[in-house]
Amino acid sequence: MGRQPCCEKVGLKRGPWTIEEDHKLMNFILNNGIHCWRMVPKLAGLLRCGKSCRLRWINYLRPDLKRGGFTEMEEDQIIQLHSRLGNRWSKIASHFPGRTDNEIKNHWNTRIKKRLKLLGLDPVTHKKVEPVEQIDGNKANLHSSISQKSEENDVQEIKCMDNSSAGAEETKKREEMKVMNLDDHDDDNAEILNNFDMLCSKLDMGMGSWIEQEIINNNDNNNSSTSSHCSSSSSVSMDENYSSNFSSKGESKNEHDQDNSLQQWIENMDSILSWDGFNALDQDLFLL
DNA sequence: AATTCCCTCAACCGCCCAGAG
DNA sequence: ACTCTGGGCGGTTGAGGGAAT
Repeated sequence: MGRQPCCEKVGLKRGPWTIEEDHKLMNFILNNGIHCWRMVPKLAGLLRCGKSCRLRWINYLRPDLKRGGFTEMEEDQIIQLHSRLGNRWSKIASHFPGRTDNEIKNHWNTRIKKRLKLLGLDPVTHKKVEPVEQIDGNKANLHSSISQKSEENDVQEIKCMDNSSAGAEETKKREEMKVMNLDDHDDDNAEILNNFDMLCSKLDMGMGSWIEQEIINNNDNNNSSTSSHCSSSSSVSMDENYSSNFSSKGESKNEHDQDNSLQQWIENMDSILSWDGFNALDQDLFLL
């Protein structure tokens, strides 16, 4: 007997999310937090499966998401982590705050895999692929040119990331990455703020108007105590961190205050959401 | 300009695991 | 010990868009 579906799928909407649906989900989560995904669509007035809502939030709507393409350094780090962790995308993603496992998985499948293959490396084992039987001249030439290129250029760089060759050089490189990550911290936050602003614009909310709406909603909800069913420690709410700053300031709030408060909220989000297993133990393992 | 091909990535599916009863 | 349930994860799919023909 198979497992029962996670929810009643009859009558539920599937496929791409509309702006209106995004709006509803975002409003609901920011107002009430996340307690039970199964209940989210019902309470938010969405004809979606709870899983679908979770995925949409985690992969697209979360304000602390870092958008944009992967840098070469990030790619290298992904390769390095993949060589140690395999296809454990959530573990890999935990080393990239603001990136989702889905995003990394997609990037791996569409870009990095090809890059490794071009370099003559097996994406699974991260080891150099043995020359295949030569079928014709063209293929042989192609293969030799790829091999030559890989030996001359990037193979050394990737090889040193391989588990077996972990040594002083790798440690040094990791230390460098660590330092660079720290240096980039402010830029990352600025980027997240910028991305969130873009998301709000896309949802036709606008940071200012959205914030004002949140204040109105929160004022409305404070009395009815919507968080009563979402009182777990893992719930995410703007009540304390965000809107409180504005509600006391009334109409005199300015953009700077908004940025500061939003940034504070984003920082809190990191700890509240715990970044899907981004724990100290794992971090220590990575830095070893 | 029309068509085909290819790539990207959002979204879904099904399985696994942990916790509650 | 067992079942049920929700959350999480990894694999896969397919729509949409850009590039090539």
